[in-house]
Amino acid sequence: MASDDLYEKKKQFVEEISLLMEESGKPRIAGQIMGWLMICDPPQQSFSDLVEHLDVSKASISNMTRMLLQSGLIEKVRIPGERQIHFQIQEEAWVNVLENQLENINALRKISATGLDLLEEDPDTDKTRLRKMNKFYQFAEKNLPKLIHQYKKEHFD
Amino acid sequence: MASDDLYEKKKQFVEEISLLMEESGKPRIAGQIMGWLMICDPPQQSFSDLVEHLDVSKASISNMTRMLLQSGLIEKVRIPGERQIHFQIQEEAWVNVLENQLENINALRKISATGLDLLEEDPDTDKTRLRKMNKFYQFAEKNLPKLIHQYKKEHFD
DNA sequence: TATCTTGTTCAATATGTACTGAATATTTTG
DNA sequence: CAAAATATTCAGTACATATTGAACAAGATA
Repeated sequence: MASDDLYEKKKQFVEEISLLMEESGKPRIAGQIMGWLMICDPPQQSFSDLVEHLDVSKASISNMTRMLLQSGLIEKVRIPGERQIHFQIQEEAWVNVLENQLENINALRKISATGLDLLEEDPDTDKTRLRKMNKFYQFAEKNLPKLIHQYKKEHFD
Repeated sequence: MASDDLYEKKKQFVEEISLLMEESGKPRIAGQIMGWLMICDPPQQSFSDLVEHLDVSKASISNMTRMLLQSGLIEKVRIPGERQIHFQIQEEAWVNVLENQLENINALRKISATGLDLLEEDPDTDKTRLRKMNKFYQFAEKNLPKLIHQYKKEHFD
């Protein structure tokens, strides 16, 4: 019947989001949680909702929700009257995904500077590779936050 | 002695780059190759240079160089007189790292649109999560390429 | 063609980590 | 406080994939 079809499509949606997040290094189940929390009704789901719906262990939900909380992709919500913890997508979840990468970018700028320092000691070795790397990550470190800021400004609510 | 010290620091440089690349999902050895190719002298290294210097198997070098070639981080170089293949960092390597992520961003914009389509079928379910996601990735898809383009323009050579 | 060098592919192992069930801790209810 | 419900931690398993040695292929040399 039609609703089964829709259900299948939702499952598939969850699976695809999960796959995409796996590509950037997140565990499968973290991606499934994100996927489900994007389309579930209501938007906030209890611990056991997640266990049952995704059909995974409590341990996984416990660990993966912690990870997602930590990286700012979901948030805890207390629902009046309910006693279970509930989770929902953080308002700025997907912005935060990008924002989180800034740390990596910062680290890469730093290491490129370190590399340049290192090569001071042997002057004959080509340094253009490192200079380019350093230039690029300086640029990124300066402009990506600007871009994010711009987005937030345009879409404040 | 002092040169041993420098050598140690170079090793450490390679290791750190490798670690940072691992965080974005690349295999350890791919990161090591990148690290070494950033500071080696000369900038182009033969297949067996890599095998010996990084002390890993031929198979690994073969597979990982293929991967790095594919993602545009290194390039093959023929050196006159030499018969081994040589590799060096691609000019725009680190720009390409970012550029490669655009595919993922594109996929995430698409899946958010798919999600919105899905939820057409049950009107009571909250759609703001998906709308926000979609908005953000539209923004990213529009502005990140611009940013990259701007960088390239400012640093043409 | 025979031989040596260079690089790829294949099958098997090693390694890391995602995931789980069970035990434990924590919180809520009566 | 006892009992029930909920969540975390722990120790072990399962699983994926990175890595390897050895066999194989391809190319150069002579």
